[in-house]
Amino acid sequence: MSIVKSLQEAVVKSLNSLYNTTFTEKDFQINLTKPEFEGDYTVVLFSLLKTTGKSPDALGQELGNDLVNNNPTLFTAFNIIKGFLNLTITDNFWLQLLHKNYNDICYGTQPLNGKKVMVEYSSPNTNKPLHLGHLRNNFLGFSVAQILKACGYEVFKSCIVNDRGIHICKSMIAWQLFAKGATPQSTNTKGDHFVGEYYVKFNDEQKRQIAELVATGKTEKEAEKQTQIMLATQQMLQDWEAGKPEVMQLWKEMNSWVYAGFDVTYKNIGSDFDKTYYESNTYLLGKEIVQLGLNKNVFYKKDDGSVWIDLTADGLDEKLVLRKDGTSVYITQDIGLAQQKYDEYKIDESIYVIGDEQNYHMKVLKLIAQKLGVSSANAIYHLSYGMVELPSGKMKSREGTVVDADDLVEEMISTSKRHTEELGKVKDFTADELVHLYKTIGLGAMKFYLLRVDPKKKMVFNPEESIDFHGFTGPFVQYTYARIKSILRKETIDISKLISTSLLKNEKEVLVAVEQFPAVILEAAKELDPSKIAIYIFNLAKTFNSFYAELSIAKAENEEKKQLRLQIAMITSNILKSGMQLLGAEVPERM
RNA sequence: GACUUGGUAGCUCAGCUGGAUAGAGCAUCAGCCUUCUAAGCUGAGGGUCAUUGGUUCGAAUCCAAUCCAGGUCACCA
Repeated sequence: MSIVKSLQEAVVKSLNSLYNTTFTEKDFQINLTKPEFEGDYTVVLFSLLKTTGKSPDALGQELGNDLVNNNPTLFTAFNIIKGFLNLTITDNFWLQLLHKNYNDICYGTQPLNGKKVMVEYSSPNTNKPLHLGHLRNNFLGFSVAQILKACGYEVFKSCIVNDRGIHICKSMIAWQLFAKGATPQSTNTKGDHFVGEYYVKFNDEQKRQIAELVATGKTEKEAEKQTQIMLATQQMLQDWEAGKPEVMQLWKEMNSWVYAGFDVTYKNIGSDFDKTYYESNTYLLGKEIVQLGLNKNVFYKKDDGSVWIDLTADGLDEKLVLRKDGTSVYITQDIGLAQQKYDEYKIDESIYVIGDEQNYHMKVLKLIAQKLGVSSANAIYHLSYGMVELPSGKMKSREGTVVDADDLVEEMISTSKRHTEELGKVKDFTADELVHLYKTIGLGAMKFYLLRVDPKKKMVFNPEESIDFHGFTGPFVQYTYARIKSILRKETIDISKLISTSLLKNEKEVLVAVEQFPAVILEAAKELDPSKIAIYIFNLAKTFNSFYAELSIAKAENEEKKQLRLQIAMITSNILKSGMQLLGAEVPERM
């Protein structure tokens, strides 16, 4: 049980016995005591004044006395300052916490809870390479999966590959028109980048043709739909759904190029999936479900043959679910997939890590699924995250301002190499060990950077300033870990000794932080917010570093203090490692 | 226009289920390596929490209005 819960229970008990009324833990607030005051945790008394009819001072005295008298193992002293009851926790409480957990690498995690949850993330389109925004998505999805596992869920990571549809046909058409048979091999280009170039070429050509049509007097909107290249693309989509052999063959080949490229990127950044779905397989199920929905009158058909759902009663619009030419749109296959996920995994929760630009889409999806009676409809949860922007605003592929994922990873790794070489602390490492270290630090920095801010909020990335390696960063946490490991390699912990010593300020501060870890994981899981973990492990590392600077571990005043500090160091290193793992990042033993 | 999200230090962000003098990191300035890894530690300066009203003993936090910025409202995904 967390210290805060213990405190709440103790306070409720004291209040009930003192004032003969029934209180709950919601009637008051418990905070960490501000550093400038004496004490560890604080009860805010203001909200209790009315019900008790006491002055802040009187209430504080009575409650403080009762708490200290009745909980001698928990409290040693109290003081009252302007309506705040500051409580000092016994050193023994912190020592017991340490004794029980210092060697437990699972500290903070929960036992299995029997619930199954699917986390869908990454979900790339096979028409262009991954960029910075995808990295945020990938890191978020992976981290959320880790956090949920730590809280006892059985987690399935899934990925829906958007491998078909009009956007894929665009790069295919452009390849036919402009490539002259070129391939990734022939041009020595990574497959996803190669195909991405043709997607850009499509847009250039489309723009050119629109301009031509506009010059003949058409409106921009008309022109968009009537360009030759767009008409050819639409035809290709129909041919694809009809299974036309040469279209299928080109499609398969170009996708295989992209997958080869994605595999490299995923392996590099450490994303993996328990199940990969392909839209080319799921869209048919979606179409079937649309047919079922028509039979149930959830959907209706317009005169031109297109199929719609009317969501105006729910405050939304009419939404197309099948085009007039019978081809499916984005949402069609999503409806099918929602069903399929449930059928295959019987999941209790279904999380979709998708950008906030699709908030409306996801709202519609859930509503449609509910109306259709899809089993897992209520379990659908959109983990909506904000876009990664540049100082100049949104990334735009047409203006060439997109930060490519592979480039950024490469840059982070070379930056970590440069820093490491400058510091010259690992000159005895083998070449392989160095490569691994550079990657650990570079990726650690990048993952931490993208996960340390609230997922819901958009964030700004400045490519001009490389991601930092000092302060509130992954390398800071990694460095703290490596320093601890350096000590633990040299010293041995004697578990036969039971420590009972009074705690110095720096020692207690670390233990207070240590105690919070389990609660922080639960909070992060509840909010699906890895930034809670990042902020916490940074604070823990910072607190430890102050302790480390102030007090010697190896040369402590006496053997008991030395054992105490070794254990504090050990549990800190375990938490830093676990915490980084929850972010999908590693820690190096040396750096 | 409708709906929606946000606006906190020069920059990037915490804090938002109301509580003590609003916090970190970066950047700036001043200190600390003959002692466990200085990717570190200590300190200083830096704020009209967008604006205006309201609720309250108490508001960055809740409510309303306004201003500013982003997103969505496609037979794109």
